[in-house]
Amino acid sequence: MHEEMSSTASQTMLNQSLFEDQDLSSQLGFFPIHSNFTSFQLGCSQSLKNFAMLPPSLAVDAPVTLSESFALKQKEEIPYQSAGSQFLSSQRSTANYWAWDEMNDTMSIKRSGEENYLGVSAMKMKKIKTRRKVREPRFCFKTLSDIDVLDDGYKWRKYGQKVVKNTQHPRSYYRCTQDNCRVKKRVERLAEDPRMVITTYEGRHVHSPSHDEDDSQASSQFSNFFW
DNA sequence: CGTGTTTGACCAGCGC
DNA sequence: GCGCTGGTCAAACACG
Repeated sequence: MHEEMSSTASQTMLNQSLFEDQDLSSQLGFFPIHSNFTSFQLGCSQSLKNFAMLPPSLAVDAPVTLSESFALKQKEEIPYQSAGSQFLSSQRSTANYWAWDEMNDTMSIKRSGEENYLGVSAMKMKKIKTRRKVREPRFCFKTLSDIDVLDDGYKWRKYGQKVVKNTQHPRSYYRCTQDNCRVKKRVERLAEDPRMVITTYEGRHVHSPSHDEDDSQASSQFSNFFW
């Protein structure tokens, strides 16, 4: 079930996606994905959307402990590579995705009809909720790539660059070029491992990805569904 | 000429 | 209040 995954995985590795708790990145397994545009976009859209699908009360606050809780749960109940493979194979089957279960307040992996319960309780998470001021939902993921700005299907305009403390690589700031869309993203290289690109998204797109021409296969419908 | 990037200046939040 | 830091602005510039 995972053979197709491992065989097609290339240099681009999408590591876990979580809000902004980068310190926890080492706790999650790697999610290998294809380096071509479509695959990246799908993997990206799904993982991002999954978190965006959290109840608003959680999504806007993104307490660190929520990420931690989720990471640990994932570790316990689904093996690293297995989780990654299942998740990514959804690119083809279109039946695999993380989902927030409104009825049961749980995070799940739905897969072709069956469902793997991750056991993250919303009630538990609500307790964790902190009093930080409300802001746009954020998530970040780590990618092993030579390219700084990965093509995620949206058009971005760079509006700033900053050298952050204790890093030798500058952080770049991008804004979605679409009118009325206030989504931003930050791109920087990991200080400890410059081969890794940290991409942080903030906010939600109010439109579909802007494909240039090759709007083929399931990419657009997937993106629309999740994003 | 339109669009996107670069980059120094500016601003706001935070800790001391 | 002051200094540090991250984030944003906007004028200048580059490019097709």
